[in-house]
Amino acid sequence: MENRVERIKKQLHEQSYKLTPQREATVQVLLENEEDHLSAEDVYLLVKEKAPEIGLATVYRTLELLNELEVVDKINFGDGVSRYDLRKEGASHSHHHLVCIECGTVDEIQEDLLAEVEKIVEKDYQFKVKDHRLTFHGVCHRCQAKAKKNEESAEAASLHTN
Amino acid sequence: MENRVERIKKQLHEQSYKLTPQREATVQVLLENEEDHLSAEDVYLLVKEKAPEIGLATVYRTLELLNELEVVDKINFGDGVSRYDLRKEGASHSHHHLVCIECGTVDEIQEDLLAEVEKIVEKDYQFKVKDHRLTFHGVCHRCQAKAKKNEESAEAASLHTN
DNA sequence: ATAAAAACGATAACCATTCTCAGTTTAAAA
DNA sequence: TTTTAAACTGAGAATGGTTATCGTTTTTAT
Repeated sequence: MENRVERIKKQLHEQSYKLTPQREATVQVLLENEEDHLSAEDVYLLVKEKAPEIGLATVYRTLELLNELEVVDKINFGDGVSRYDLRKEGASHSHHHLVCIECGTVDEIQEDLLAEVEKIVEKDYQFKVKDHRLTFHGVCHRCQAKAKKNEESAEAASLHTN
Repeated sequence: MENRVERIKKQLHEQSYKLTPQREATVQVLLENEEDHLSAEDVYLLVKEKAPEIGLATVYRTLELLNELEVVDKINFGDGVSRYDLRKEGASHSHHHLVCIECGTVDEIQEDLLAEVEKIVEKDYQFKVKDHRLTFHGVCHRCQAKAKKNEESAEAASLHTN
């Protein structure tokens, strides 16, 4: 997977964007933190560890550029900040997430769940689908387990007091 | 449908929120502009026509309150503003939208498209689904037609010049 | 009527993001 | 290589949607 960076570099070069240390460090950070849904601020702080002189504006500019190059996806969970995900190589342009309303963690779900739905939309609404986002909000298995545990210990306590 | 307002009023009263003219005017505006995906600013300007003395902060406060009461849904299309949709009565808590990347209009699509997908998610990921959002980004039928028309006239022009 | 609690309008504060600008770096041409 | 123009950068100001503050007004219960 080491040539993933190389491929991104090549892509920049082909479109006559310059290969700066700041951009390289940013890509590096994104690669090292896949699945983490980093905000621009997050990326900024992480890049600063490698390249302390970098400015926040440059991080924003680089993320915007990578988004246009379709290297990262800019996504929004409605919490007031944009998050930037490295796109899986060869992956279609989709976003399927499970957002836990208890602990806030965001998990991914498999692609292709929506192929059928997409067909229906294209046909019934004459809408040419280029991209989609599907986000489920609910309670993840970890929080369900936690809640169950709390319930049980509350029950035990109630037995003692009664 | 006139008692829709009444029901919302009742709901406010039951939860001991006060029934102020500002809140009433805001609900009225939302009812008169369903399907429009109004931003807070939009609502503010429309309410101002009925009640010119209202403040922007009050509109935000009211929309926030209505969102908590599950009367409106606060949604985000990634364009930097939150939009507020009156929830259909009896409708499940879902958001299905078609966002046109050409003209920016947002259309609704029918509910129930995802019942099957939701089941899979609950089973395979042990994730208790409370809500979901599905947004397709693409080109609406209007813009498809417009593009086709432009193409044709360009062709005609090219025939003349050649 | 009166007092406590809620709600209000105006506007300041906040905060994520974008813009500006003067100085620096890059990469292609000389 | 050196040169040069365009691209890129960091710092911080500006922007814009949203939230917080505060003194005043309105509502509801006593």
